[in-house]
Amino acid sequence: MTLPTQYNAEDVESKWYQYWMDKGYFRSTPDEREPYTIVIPPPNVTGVLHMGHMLNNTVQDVLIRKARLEGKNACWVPGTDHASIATEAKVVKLLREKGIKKSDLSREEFLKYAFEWKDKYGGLILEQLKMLGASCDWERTRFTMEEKLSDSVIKAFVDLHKKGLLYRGLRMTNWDPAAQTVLSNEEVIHSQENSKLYHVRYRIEGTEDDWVTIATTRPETILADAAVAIHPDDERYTHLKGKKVIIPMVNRVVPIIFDKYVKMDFGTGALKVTPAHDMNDYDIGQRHNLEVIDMLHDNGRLKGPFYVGMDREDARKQIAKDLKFQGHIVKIENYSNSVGRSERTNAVVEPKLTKQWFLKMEGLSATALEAVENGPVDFLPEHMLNTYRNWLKPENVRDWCISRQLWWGQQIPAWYLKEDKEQIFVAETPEEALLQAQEKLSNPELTIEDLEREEDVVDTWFSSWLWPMSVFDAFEDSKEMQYYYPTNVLVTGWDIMYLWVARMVMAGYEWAPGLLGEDLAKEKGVHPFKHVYFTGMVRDNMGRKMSKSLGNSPDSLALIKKYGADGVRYGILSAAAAGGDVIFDAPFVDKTKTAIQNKSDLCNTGSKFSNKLWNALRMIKGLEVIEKPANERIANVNAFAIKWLENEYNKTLDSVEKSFESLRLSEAVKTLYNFVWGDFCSWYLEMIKPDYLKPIDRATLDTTIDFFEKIMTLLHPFMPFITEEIWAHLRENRAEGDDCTVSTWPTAEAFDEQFLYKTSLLKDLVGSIRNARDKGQLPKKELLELLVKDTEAAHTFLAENGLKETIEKIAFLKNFDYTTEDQHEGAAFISGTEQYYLLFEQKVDVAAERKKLEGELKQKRGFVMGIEKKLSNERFVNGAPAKVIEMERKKLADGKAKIQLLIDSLDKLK
RNA sequence: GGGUGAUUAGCUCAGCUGGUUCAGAGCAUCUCGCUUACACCGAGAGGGUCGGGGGUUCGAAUCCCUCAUCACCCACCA
Repeated sequence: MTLPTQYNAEDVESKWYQYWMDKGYFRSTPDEREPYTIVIPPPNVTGVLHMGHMLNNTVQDVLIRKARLEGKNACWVPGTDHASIATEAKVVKLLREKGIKKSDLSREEFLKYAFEWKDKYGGLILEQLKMLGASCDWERTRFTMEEKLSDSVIKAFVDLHKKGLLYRGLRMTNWDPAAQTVLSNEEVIHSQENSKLYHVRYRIEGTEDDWVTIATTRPETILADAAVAIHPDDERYTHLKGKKVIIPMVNRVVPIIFDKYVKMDFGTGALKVTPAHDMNDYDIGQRHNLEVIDMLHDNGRLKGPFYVGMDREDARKQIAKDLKFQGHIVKIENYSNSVGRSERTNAVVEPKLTKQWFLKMEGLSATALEAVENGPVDFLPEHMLNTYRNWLKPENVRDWCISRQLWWGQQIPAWYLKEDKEQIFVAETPEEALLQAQEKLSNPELTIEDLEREEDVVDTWFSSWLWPMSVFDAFEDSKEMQYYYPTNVLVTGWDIMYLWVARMVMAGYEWAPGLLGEDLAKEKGVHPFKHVYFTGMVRDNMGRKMSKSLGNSPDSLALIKKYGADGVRYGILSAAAAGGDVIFDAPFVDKTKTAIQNKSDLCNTGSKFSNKLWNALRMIKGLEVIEKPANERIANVNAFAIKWLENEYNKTLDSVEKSFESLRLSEAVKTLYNFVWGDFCSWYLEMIKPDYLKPIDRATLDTTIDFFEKIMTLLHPFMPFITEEIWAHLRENRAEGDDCTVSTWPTAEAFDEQFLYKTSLLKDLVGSIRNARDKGQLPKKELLELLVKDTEAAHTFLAENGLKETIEKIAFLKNFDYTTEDQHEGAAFISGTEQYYLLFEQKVDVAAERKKLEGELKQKRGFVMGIEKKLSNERFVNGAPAKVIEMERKKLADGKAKIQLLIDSLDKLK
C-alpha cells in the first residue's frame, strides 16, 4: 500500500463521520459509568455556522471527546432554538414575498407555514456541525418549540404564577414597530447615530411674544407633549413658575413643571415632556400626574391629529418644515445621540406604554449570584464573575418582561374572563383555567366560551433558561435528568451571560430540587452546570464582531474545505485562550484588502500539522522490518531514543493534563504540537530512522507504533479526523471497535527530570555541531570527527547509555572522542560547560570567531556578576528558599566555568 | 456616569501561585539545503530594557499605585 505524499483532509474527513455515526460512538444512554454532560448552546434554527459557532463547538467537542476517551459516559446534547422574533420576522418576510400577509392569516395558519418552513430549511447548522466533527448524540437533538419542551415552558410558567412571581402590568417597554412586539432591554442595541437637535419655541400662555425654547431630537412627538419641565434651581426660568405654554401645531395648553431630572446645562435647560414616548418623560409624568397621550400606532405610524398614517421618521421631517414655516424653529443643530434598534429587525425602537407579563427577579437573581459567588458554579476566566456580579446587583436588576406579541413561540397559558379582563386564570389547560374561574367567581355556569386565551407568547429565553433540564425531559419524572444533571460544563460567549447563563442558574435552583428529589439534589447539586467556559468573541482584524451585516465572517464551510476540519479546529483553538477575544484573519473576507491576507493564518498551521503527522506515518509504514537490530550500536541508539521519548512523552502528558484541568485548551494543543513536531518527529524519528534502505528491528518499530498510537489518542479531541485515519493505518487487522475515537486516554507516569536535562544538553550540542558545519559550509552528512576536552564532567555526561552513539548518528560524526590537546583546525565551541572541537580542514575566520567569543564573554561576565551580587546579598541568602539559592549557586559555578573556557579559547585564537 | 479587559519580537498572541519551562510560540525576515517521511519540509541565524513612571520585595513581565493609549460591556443622552 502506498500513501500519498500529501494528506488530503477533504477525502479522509468525509468518510469518518459517517463511520462514527454507524458505530453509534456518540450515543449515550444512562448506565453505571460516571456521566460527562454538555448541552449545546442551541443555535437559532435558522442560523448558519459562523466563526463563533466553530470556536464554541470545537471547545465543546474537545471536552466531550476527551471525556469519552477517559471512559466516561460522554453525552453532548445538540439542538436548536426557535428564536421567536428572528424566525417570525424571517417567515413573515418569506410569506410577503409569496404575496401572503401575516394579518390575513390565523394564528394556526401562520404557525403551519412557520413549521413547514422550519422543517424544510431549519437545522442546517446542525449538519454543518457534523462537518466540523462535533460528536453530539444526534438522537437527542431537541428543539425549543417541540411539544415536550413547550410543555416544560407551560409548566414553568404556571408554577411561577402559583408562587406569585408573575404579574401583569402597564409599563414603559421597548416596542419594535417592525415586528410589532415588545422587546427586553437586552434585545435593544444602542449605538451613536447622527441626528438633529431641533430648538423649538413654545409661546407662554397669556403673552403675545414671550417664549420658552426647548430642544428635541424628535419634534414629531410635540403632538403628544404634556408639559415643559425646568430644573427647580434654574434661575433663568424662575419667572415661569405657575405659567403654562401653548404647544405648537396642536395649540394645547400644558403646564410648566419643575423637576430635578432636567439638566440645566443641556440644550436650553427646558425640556418638553412626552410621557407616552420616552422612558424618562414617563417617569416625570408619573411624578406630576401628567396626561399620557399616545400618538403612535403599533406600526410606528402616526395616529394624528396631523400627519395621520405617516411614518414617525417622515413625520419628523415634515413637522420640522411646518414648524419652521410657522416660526417656531429657533435653530437646528447636528447632533449625535444614541439610538436603540431592535436586535432582530433593526427597526428604531419606540418606548411605548404596554401591558405585559413580568417575572419578579429579586429573589431569583440573588440566588443566581450566590451560586457563582460562593456556590458550586465556576467561571472561566474568573474575572467574568465581576461582570456577572455587576449585572446581578439588586440595584441593576429589573423584572423580566417575558411576554412577546408574536405567534412563533409558546402561547402564554393564561385565560381572561371576556367580560372582565382583569380576571386572569393561569393553568396548564383551558379546562383547569375554567375550573379556577368557576371557583373563584363562584359561578358554576361559566363555560369555556366565557374565557379567552392570552394572545402573547413568552420570550424565547423563557424556554432557553430551561434547556439544561428540558432536554432531559425534566418535567416528567425523568431518569435522564437524574443521571445527567447537573451538566459538567457550559461553553458559551460572555455576551449572553445575563440573558442566558444567569437565567439558567436561576431556573436550576428554582426547579431542580423538586425534579431531582431531595436526596439527589443534595448529593448532586441543583446548579445546571459546574463550569462555565466563556469563549471570547471572534472578531475580524479591525476588532469588529463577526456579523452577517458587516459581511466580515469567513465562510466556515469554505475554510473547512480548504484546511480540513482538523486544520480549522487547530487554528481556532490555538488562537483562543479562554475568554480572550480571537482576532481571526479571514482569508475569504475581502480579497482586495491585502492587509488581511498578509497576516498569519492559523488554520494553515493546523493543516500543515496534519500533513506532518501524515508523513510521520508514511515514514513508519515504509520501513522494512527485521527481528533483531543489526548491531549493538543501533540497539544502543534505539534504546536511548525510546528512553528519551518515554520521558518526554510523560512530561508532555503531565502538562497536557494540567492544562485540561484548568480548561486551558489552547495551551494543551500547543504543548502537543511542540511535542509531536519537535520531540517525536524532529528528534526521535531521526534517531531511530535506519540508514537508507536498511531495515528496523521489530521491537523498536512496535514501540514506535505504540507511541504513535498513544499520541493519536492525545491529539484526538483536537483533531479527530486525521487521528482516526492514522490510527487505522498504524496497525493492520484491527479488531472490531478498535478505533481512535473510543480508545483509552493514557495515564501519565513519572518522568526523570535529571535525564531530560541531559537530553537538553544533547540537543544543545547537536545544535552547536550543526551551526559549526553551517559556518564551515560543510555538507550536512559529511562524517566529521568531534573531540571533547577530557574533563570529569564530560565523562559523566557521555556515560549515559547510548547517548554518545546517538550524537554520532544524528550529528553525522565518524568519531567522537576525548582530547587533552587544544585543536587548531576546524571549529571550536562550547556547549553546556564543555569545550568541543569539530575537526575539518579549514581555518576558521579568526577575527570573526574572536569577536563572537568576546561578545559571549562579555555577556557571561555580566551574568555572573549579577549572580554574585545576588548571592552576596545577605537578605537574599536569608530570605529566599534553599532551592532557589542552590540553583543560583549552580548557575554561578557553570557561568564561571564557561568564562574560563571562553578565556582559554580566546587565548588560543591569537 | 458604572464596570471589565488589553498594552510583551515586524505581525498575531501565550506566559497560571513573584524565583529553571522567564523572556516564549506561530507567522514574517535572513543564510544554507529539492537529503532517502514531509519544500505544507529540513538545518541554522537575527530580532523584545515585557506601554511610561513610582512603589512593595532579597527578587517583578507577573503584586500595588499612578499616568497614557486602545478596546469592550451596562446605564444614559432633550
